[in-house]
Amino acid sequence: MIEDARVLREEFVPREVEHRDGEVTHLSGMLEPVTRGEPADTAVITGPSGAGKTCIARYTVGRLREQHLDVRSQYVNCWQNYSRFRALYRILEGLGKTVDIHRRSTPHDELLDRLRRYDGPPCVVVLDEVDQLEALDVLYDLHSLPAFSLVLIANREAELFARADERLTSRLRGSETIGFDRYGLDELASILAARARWGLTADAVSTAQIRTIADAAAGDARVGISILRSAARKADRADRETVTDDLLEEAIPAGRTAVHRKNLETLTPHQRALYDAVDEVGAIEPAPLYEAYRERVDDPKTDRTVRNYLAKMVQYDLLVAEGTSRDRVYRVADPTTGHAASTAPHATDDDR
DNA sequence: GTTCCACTGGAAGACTAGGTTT
DNA sequence: AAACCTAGTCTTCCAGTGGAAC
Repeated sequence: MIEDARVLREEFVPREVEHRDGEVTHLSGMLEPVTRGEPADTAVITGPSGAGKTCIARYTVGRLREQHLDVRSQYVNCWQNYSRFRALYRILEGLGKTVDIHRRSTPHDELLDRLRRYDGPPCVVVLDEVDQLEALDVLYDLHSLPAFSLVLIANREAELFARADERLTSRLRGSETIGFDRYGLDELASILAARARWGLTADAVSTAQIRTIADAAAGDARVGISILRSAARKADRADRETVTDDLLEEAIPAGRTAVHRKNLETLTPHQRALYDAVDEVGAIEPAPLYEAYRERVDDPKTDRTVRNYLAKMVQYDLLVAEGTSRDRVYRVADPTTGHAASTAPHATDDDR
């Protein structure tokens, strides 16, 4: 019953987008100088997860490139490319200029020098999850290169600017923020219906089921699509022509936890041991947590390293840290709500 | 109110892995 | 083959913070 799995993938960008005309127009307008070969002001896109930030940015930039052959673009996910080196590397990669750059023996500045010497058509760089960058000064450097126009995507603007120093703030002064809100129920339902229409056989999912998914996703398109994908896969494996309501019930929690589980898979064995130690008891103080961690691994890292791991997992919404000092407690984050869970619900192993 | 101290997180430097140069 | 780079990871050291105990 799945006809085109690509449509149900997270990173899929549709040919036409819905319900975001204002945002598309706004971003297009901001990028308009690029079509004349001039640098555009930095655009900042903010909003909750699953509000269509990434999709709209890629769609708008893609459309710009269709209309103007003399524009290039590169998408950088700062979650995966969180260091200065990797972020710059990804941009060069998009320009096809990395052939002789090797990860280990090329100094930082060589990458920036190459970007500086770039004299091709103007390039729009989309930096997604920009708040995951460990050092924001790379934004300052990129901003000083007229050939590159920036689109920054972040969950919350305030947190991003709180980390920016004086130099960067003054550079970003000319930037404009495009705020995205959660999708409404009807909006999300029509987005999901379109995905079902493109990706699944006719009548595989009923209108009522689409609304059920949209309702469960609470305005988060990523979650909605994840649930739809999970339901379709379950039906596919069960050799059914349509999604039954029973399968859909199962797919809702599976779809919701998909993102959470994906993050878990990126953890190193040591980090995973830490997470498991918290998960086992639900909530734990730092000292006993470190002890529990030491018992779980062969060659434990120092407590300072463990604190770095914990901070990283908190940033990834895998753990929640409560209290600032002696009252600090670590909890597992509840994948279904994003908040701390008193008892940890374990992800059902599905959606694969 | 004062002191204590578990905990946090910044800074600096050592170590490791992988690459280049001589 | 040895000497030398570099980025990324981890450790060492430590100042600062703010609940908890007195």
